[in-house]
Amino acid sequence: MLEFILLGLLFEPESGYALKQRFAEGATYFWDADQSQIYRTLSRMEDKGWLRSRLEPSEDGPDQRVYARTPQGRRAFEVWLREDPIQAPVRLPYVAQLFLLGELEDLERTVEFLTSLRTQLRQRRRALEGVASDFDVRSIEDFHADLALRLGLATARARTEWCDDALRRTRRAMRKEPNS
Amino acid sequence: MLEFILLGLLFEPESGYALKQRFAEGATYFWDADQSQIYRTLSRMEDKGWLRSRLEPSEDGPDQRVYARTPQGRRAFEVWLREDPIQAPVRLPYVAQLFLLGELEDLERTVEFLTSLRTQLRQRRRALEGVASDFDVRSIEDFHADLALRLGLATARARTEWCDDALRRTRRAMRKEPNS
DNA sequence: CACGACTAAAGGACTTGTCCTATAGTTGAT
DNA sequence: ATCAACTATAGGACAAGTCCTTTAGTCGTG
Repeated sequence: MLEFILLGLLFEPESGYALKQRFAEGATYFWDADQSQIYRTLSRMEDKGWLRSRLEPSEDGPDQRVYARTPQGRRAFEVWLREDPIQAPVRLPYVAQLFLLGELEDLERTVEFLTSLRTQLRQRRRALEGVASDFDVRSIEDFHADLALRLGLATARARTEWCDDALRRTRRAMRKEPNS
Repeated sequence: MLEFILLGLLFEPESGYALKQRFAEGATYFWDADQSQIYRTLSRMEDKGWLRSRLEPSEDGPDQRVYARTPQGRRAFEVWLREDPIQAPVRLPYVAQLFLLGELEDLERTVEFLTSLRTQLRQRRRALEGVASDFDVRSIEDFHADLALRLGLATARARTEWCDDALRRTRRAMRKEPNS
């Protein structure tokens, strides 16, 4: 997966370091990758013939290894782009925690948990709203980035609202069964 | 992560096989695990002293290795439950595809992609709505399961709505720039 | 010129997750 | 009796991801 995302981000040649920044900036709402994983993946992709690299002097630091897509790389990327929408297995540890929190029989703790989650979800939502606010759709690439961002936002909003509702429900349940 | 989820699901003793079923049934909306990974994880947890197992004759098949939590297992589980809400790195391959689809400069393909995605999202939504419809909150465990399910539903609904909107936007963009 | 912050790459060691295959008992239908 | 489908466990091989450390150049500040 990461290979194809890197291929996509390499619409213009860049170094591993710069690619890592790009994840940190914009792409975190659909994927993220460790620095060392990025370097390793890039070098593997070069072995495969999807990329070629050259060392270049940097403007503000040591030499960079700048990667560029080869025609094979571009082809592999397009094949991937034309696949059906790919679903990753759902992995929501905090939902697992919440689900299993029933075993503590302690609604106080559930309230505490949801309150903390509320802060996290709001932070994420605000971060996305920040990106969205200074976003101006000018190209077809921007158009797609905007769609992706809107999904992130819609998800973040739905979840913050869910969290508020969950807190209300838990408090209501506590009033009914103050013993638990 | 999986270790703690398994600890949680083992509120009563069960076999690896049965645990795998439970993922397939209800827990898929926050986690899933491969059969062989479950077996390996269970046996590792037994080595750690979090579980103990015994071979038991099964009602409908060969002997089962039934795992039960030890007191240490229960303690480790509670410590995990009391951690702050744990966020996993976001991993949405289809959003990555959509984001990068701009590079094809082909809105027809984007429409095709979103149409296919729409079907997937609706399927997932219907599946969750199915679980939700025959769900009756009787215990504190049910209450938490219900909260978790509601998050799944809220997310699924937000995403199907987003998808419909994204399709409208793309069609609108096509009318404006029918050349791309 | 010393030092901290940043730029830049990369490897070791390990954990987690996936795919596939092997093994074998049980049950029900033909 | 045989065969398919299901129950049940488990290992090999590998891919993906994480955490930590090393190395080294550059830039600005005191």
